Amino acid sequence: MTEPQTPDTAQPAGSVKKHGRDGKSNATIYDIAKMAGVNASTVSRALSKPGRVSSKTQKLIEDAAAQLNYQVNPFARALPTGKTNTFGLIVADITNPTFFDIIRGAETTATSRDYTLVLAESAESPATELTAARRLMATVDGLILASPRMDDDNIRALAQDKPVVVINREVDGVPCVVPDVNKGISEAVRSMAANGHQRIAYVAGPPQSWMSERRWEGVQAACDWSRLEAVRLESSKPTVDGGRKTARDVRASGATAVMTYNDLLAIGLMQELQAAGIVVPDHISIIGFDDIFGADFTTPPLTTVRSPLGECGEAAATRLLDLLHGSGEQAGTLSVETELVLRGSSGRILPAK
Amino acid sequence: MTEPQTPDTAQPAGSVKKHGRDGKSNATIYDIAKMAGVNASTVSRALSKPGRVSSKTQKLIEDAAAQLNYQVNPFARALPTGKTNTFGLIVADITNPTFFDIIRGAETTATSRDYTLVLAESAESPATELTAARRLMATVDGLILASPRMDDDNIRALAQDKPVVVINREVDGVPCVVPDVNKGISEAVRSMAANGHQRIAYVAGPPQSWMSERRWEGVQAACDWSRLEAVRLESSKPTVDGGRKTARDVRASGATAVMTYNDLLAIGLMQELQAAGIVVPDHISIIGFDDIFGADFTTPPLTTVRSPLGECGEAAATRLLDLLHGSGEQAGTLSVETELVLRGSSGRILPAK
DNA sequence: TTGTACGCGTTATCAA
DNA sequence: TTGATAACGCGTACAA
Repeated sequence: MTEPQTPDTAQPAGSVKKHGRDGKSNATIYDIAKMAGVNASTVSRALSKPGRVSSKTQKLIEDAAAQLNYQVNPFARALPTGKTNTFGLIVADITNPTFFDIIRGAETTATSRDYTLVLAESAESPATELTAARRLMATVDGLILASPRMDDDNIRALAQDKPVVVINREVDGVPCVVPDVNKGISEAVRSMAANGHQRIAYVAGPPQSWMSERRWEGVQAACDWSRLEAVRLESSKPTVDGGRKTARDVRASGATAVMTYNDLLAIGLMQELQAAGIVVPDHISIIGFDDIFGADFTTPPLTTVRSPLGECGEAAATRLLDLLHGSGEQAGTLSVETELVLRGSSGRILPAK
Repeated sequence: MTEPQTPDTAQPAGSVKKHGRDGKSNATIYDIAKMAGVNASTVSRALSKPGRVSSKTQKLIEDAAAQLNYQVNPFARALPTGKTNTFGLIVADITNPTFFDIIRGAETTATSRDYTLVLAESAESPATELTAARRLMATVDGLILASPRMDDDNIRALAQDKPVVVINREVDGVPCVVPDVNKGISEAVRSMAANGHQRIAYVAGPPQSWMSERRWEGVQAACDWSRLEAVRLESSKPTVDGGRKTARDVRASGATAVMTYNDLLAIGLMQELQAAGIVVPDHISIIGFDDIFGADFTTPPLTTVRSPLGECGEAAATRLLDLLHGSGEQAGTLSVETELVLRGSSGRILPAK
């Protein structure tokens, strides 16, 4: 009696699905209600907040749901509640490996907490970024901005609408997850000082990059402390190719050690220098930032200041989810540690130039 | 008159948002209707299918919408239509750079056609993959499966529900986008034959990998044609680390040239061999597959058979979107070309071992 | 061309 | 504990 007619053979012409969505319209709570002999609202209760229904009917309903292979329609649910169980992640450049781990971290925690991750890219453009953010805002419960390029004000405006967490940048009044550069940088600079370097160049990243400035400040501070000289150079783009193009300036700077805004720049720089016959690290030491995928593919493998990007992604997602569930209302910055990863591209300079 | 009272100062207690969503409930078509002095359905028409409304009221409505900063509620729209303007992409491993370009390609075409991309990962597990796919199915209009690990039957089952496009694998009855290995492989093998190699090893990928088998078949065929000997070796995991572990087998195989299932294996293998004092390519040639990000970071840079992954992502997304818009109903396989990228890790073997 | 009325699948309110 | 019923915001026959 609990079982309806199995619709495998002759099916009366009248029982054809009314609206016939795209073929097999899925079962709704009404179907379950009918089968279980209860009201649809009871089904809703049983399925969404267990405990508010007698254990007898609860089981009845669950069985029916299982038999009908029922699954909620997220859109129908989102309409009255406004909750979508989805959050967005916007990165500056999908092909930049810096973001790979961030994406993975976010995706992992998302699915582990039964959320869906939607991804968008800003192509390093503040305008595109803002557009993407606005678009996503309509679909998600919250947003993670990784290395955002847009204004603080725009970010705050978004954050006023729905929970927003920022990675790799500090924005007043918005929860952030930021690697603290100091530990890693001071380790790096001390290592260079110990190896006899006197003059260190920093190759900066994009002008809009908040993090690039923090790193430059860190390098300056650490050099001051170790009584080394720090000089700043600019780059065109924070890519391998951009790194190659800085080689000339680097050589002209007279520095014997170089720290670059990111690993990509370091790799490009190293390739270009080596192509010119310069030996790394005998003639010049190179240190990158981030420890991205592939940083150890080079010869010599790249010394770098590692940022725990995966952790950042996880932490940001966790914070966002907590915010969504009303746990933590704080808007402060969460710092994660950086550390020097000593590999072959840095070391003592050889007397013979 | 067209403007409503600006609600900045005294707001009557009665006008508080009834349901009080999460603070600022957004404007609806009803608000626009009121402001424009028309019916809500007219607004709906004006906004969704322009042309079916007089140009006068059209403008009226558009102005009101702009003033109210209106944006559609995707969920409310999805309910009656069943369309979400969203599609899913499932990849085997987010941190595997093979998928980076695929992701980017898909994301780019998605946003360019005003779709939203949701991303999920299967962690190389068929079960996880199926779960993720089912989850996503509820939320999206279609699905792209990149290098899926699940059964053909499961894929077909999904495809029966909503449009599905597969990348890097051929599944009967499902539209696929697959790099054609032959051109690239035959170029590679001919190059090795020309360089005097006689015995070529192929390091295979995961057993579930459809593509790994295709590549092995391609290598065999090309070797036959060039009268070279082909031997097959297995790997534990298709990663850099997995590549390192194959070094012993590779040396034992007596092959003077190695092709690996992917670039990651090739890089790991090269590292391990070099660490043992073997010179690449003087003692042994190494050729990878895919030309992933970082393949040219190594010394020597990796020779590899390039698959246009970005194109695959774009093509898959385009096909999916076409399917959704009723353009193409074909379920065939779209082949994209592969080509040999000759770099430093392959070449003539030196007489002196 | 525009308005009326209803349905989409769920949650939420209020009685029973 | 349960059942009716009204939203939620939008699309769409159907009628005007």
